[in-house]
Amino acid sequence: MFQILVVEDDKNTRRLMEAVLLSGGYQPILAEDGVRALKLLEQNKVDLIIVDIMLPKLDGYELTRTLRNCGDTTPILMVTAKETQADKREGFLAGTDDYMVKPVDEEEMLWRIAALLRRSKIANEHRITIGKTLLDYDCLTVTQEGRQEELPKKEFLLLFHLLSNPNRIFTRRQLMDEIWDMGSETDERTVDVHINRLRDRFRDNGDFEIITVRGLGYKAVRCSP
Amino acid sequence: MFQILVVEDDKNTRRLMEAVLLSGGYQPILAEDGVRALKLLEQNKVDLIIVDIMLPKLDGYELTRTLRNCGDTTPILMVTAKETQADKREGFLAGTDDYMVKPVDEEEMLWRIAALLRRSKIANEHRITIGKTLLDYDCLTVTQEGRQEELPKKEFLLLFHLLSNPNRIFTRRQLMDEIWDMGSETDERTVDVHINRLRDRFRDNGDFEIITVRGLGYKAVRCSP
DNA sequence: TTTCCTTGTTCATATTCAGTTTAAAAACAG
DNA sequence: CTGTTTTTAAACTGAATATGAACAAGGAAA
Repeated sequence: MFQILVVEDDKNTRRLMEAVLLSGGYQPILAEDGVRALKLLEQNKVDLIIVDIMLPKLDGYELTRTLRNCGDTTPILMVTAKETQADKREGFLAGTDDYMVKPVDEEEMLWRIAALLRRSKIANEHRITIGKTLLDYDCLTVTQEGRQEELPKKEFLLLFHLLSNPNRIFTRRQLMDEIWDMGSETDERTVDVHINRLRDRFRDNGDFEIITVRGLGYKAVRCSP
Repeated sequence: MFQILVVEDDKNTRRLMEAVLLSGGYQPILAEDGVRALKLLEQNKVDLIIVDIMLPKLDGYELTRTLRNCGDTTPILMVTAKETQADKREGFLAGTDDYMVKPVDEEEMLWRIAALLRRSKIANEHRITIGKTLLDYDCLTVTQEGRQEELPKKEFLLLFHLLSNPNRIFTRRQLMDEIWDMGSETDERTVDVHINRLRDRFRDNGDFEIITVRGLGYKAVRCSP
């Protein structure tokens, strides 16, 4: 669901990272050097980058600087054996958001990842609770007062996406890019139809409402009790 | 200049923090307990909070949780002697952004502060605060003293544009080119009507006012308190 | 296989409301 | 006082959206 790029040359560490991220509910993407990382960044929607410093071809500092110079603001977490203050200094100056010294506590790494994602406004929950309504991403289900109901995939994803950033307005284009495929050719009216079905389904829900923002798109808002 | 609130009960540490922050070019505000911190937060525009955990009255965890539950997203850095993983865990769960164990390296603290401020600036570049009024570009909403209101697109854009350059005079032509399409053929009187609606809406706002500059156009000015 | 049902998409029509226009009243400058 | 600019209220209009229904593509069951 949230894609995290790991840039790390040591194969064992890479494997370990992969396992930790999976256990935290993230989707890892692996790169063995900085150049490969840049290529993968172009091809994927990456929500966070974990980068080692000592890397072949393009080291962690340079990779970070390159990205920041291009205006890329993806959160970066440096995880490295280089532990001197001079190393940290160079890391932060390059533009990293956080810096952990190996060997890292795996749990702490997950907390820090969660904090970074939260801050960069990317929600990272598998479940959303709004009043008496509970959305479960893993089951595609909505539970209201004990009643559990499974929604069609697109409908669920649409609702989940809207509710994970309440009040924020999403254009039809943005929603299509997120829920359908990037650059999907399908008619934007399709979004309307799905929204309409969601409204039907949750007409007297009482916890949230999907609001039309004319000329822009849709947003979900919590209902005042 | 960035204002940083330091919540710390030990007087010597507080003094030290103050000196370090000043040397880093920040404006420190000092609080000796959590309750005092909440009061100071109301009275000041605070860009970042450094919080100790063991505090009289309201501890660091509770302070953090309180703020986050109110929707406050000010970056928080916990600086504390509590070094177990369980402590860190509780800190991150409460909603802190970073966690440093005392005794901290002063330079590293400044780098981490800079990283947090950099990120929160990225997140907030779509917002304008004028007194108690907050404009959110992503939501097209204006919040005044807790009351959130959604504006029609053109109205919002017009207000946002005026307020992002306070005191600057914009001709109707300029505004049309920015908010309507470049070289739009629509009547310039349309701007007047929208301005008028904005004035209606924010008649007794107290934070800003839209002023007519006869023969030229309009400008937004902050009200003197 | 065929049938039936669920899901996703498209289309046609009805409806709505943001944005525009209009026009009269008010404010202003000379 | 006079001509010009701005304010204000109200009516209008069309593009944007809602909605119902039909269609297509797959999967499950018979």
